[in-house]
Amino acid sequence: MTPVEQRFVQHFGEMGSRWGINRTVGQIYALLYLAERPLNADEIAERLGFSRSNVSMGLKELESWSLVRLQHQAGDRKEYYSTPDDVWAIFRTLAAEKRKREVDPTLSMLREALLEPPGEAGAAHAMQRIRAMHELIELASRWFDDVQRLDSKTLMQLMRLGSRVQRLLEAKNRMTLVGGRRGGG
Amino acid sequence: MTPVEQRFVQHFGEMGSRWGINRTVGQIYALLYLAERPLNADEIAERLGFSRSNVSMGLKELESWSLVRLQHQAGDRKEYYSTPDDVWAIFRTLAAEKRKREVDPTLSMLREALLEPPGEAGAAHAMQRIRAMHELIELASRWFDDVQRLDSKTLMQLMRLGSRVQRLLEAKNRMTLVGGRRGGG
DNA sequence: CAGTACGTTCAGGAATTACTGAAAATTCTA
DNA sequence: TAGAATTTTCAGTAATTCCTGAACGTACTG
Repeated sequence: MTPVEQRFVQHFGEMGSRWGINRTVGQIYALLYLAERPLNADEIAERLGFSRSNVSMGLKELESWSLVRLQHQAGDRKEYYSTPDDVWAIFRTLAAEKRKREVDPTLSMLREALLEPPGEAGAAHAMQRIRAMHELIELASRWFDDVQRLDSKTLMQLMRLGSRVQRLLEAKNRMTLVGGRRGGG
Repeated sequence: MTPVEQRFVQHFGEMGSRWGINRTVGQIYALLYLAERPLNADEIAERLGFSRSNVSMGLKELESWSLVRLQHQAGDRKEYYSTPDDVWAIFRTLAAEKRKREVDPTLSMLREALLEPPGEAGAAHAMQRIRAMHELIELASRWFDDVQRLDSKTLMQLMRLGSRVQRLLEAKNRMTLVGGRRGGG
């Protein structure tokens, strides 16, 4: 590994805990991300100096995040792992997994809380707060679902547009007002 | 606390580790979020059953995330804490802090890696991968900065639009093509 | 079938992170 | 300034998470 590659791998290890994964998993991912060809578990263990079993667990973890792809090579029984080439695809995957793990459980909890009959639930103020949080998260994750479906090109265009999207929305509003409103809610 | 409130607080405690904070901090935040009035550290310690010192540390942590506001009450020397009312403001704050802690350090690392003279850096493929990741993160965080500046109303409109933004972008593209392109990059 | 080449599991030790109580620091009052 | 009220710090312990080596499982080969 070149010094730059080492720094990259090291960094992913250090950031791991902030990202909700551990050092090993972070470094394995970083190594695979940079690798020119798929690597097998022994190669990973060797290059990173981790035990074979640790690498096995790390790869399972990465598989559960759908962040690595398993392949086989002709005439070799070993399992080879790689990351997708398209960084935008990676970004989407990551976002989807984070949502599933970090947001959805909360959404369920909020939904259940709101189903509680008002009398049982008590404290009106708290219920109001719960409702507000639920609305925001619901809206944000619905938006996320939607944007997930955009192709990479459109997504990039949207991002490049940045806050200038505001002008576009204003233009749209003017047109909608002129043309009349359809639908409701 | 009503059962619903208890479940809410409990949930924030349990999710804490996934969100990169600890149980105590999560529960303190949840309690403050639901509370009808600001609470002081003793009240928090009492209601959650944590030690006074733990609450003190938790509040410091929440302050470092700018997620709580410190107030004083007339004729009372105790420090009272509350969360902002506007959930969209909270959302923004959270996003900004997450970016600062979880994204910016990586961006710096990538930037430095790209400054390395090609000969020194070695492996062209790895450098290409680093460049791709850098581009994506740079673009995404620039977009984030931009969107942060939108007022809550516009932000909500954008989210409600969801993937229908694509049509808007297409309309814009048509107009841009017809009217001619300005600027470059 | 025995032997080999893998991958996985898991008990237990290492490392890290969270929490507490006691002591110290700070801030206010008289 | 002494004293009371409050917050903060921190050393030590509890709890949790991470990592390893050894044992085990599985699938292929001859």
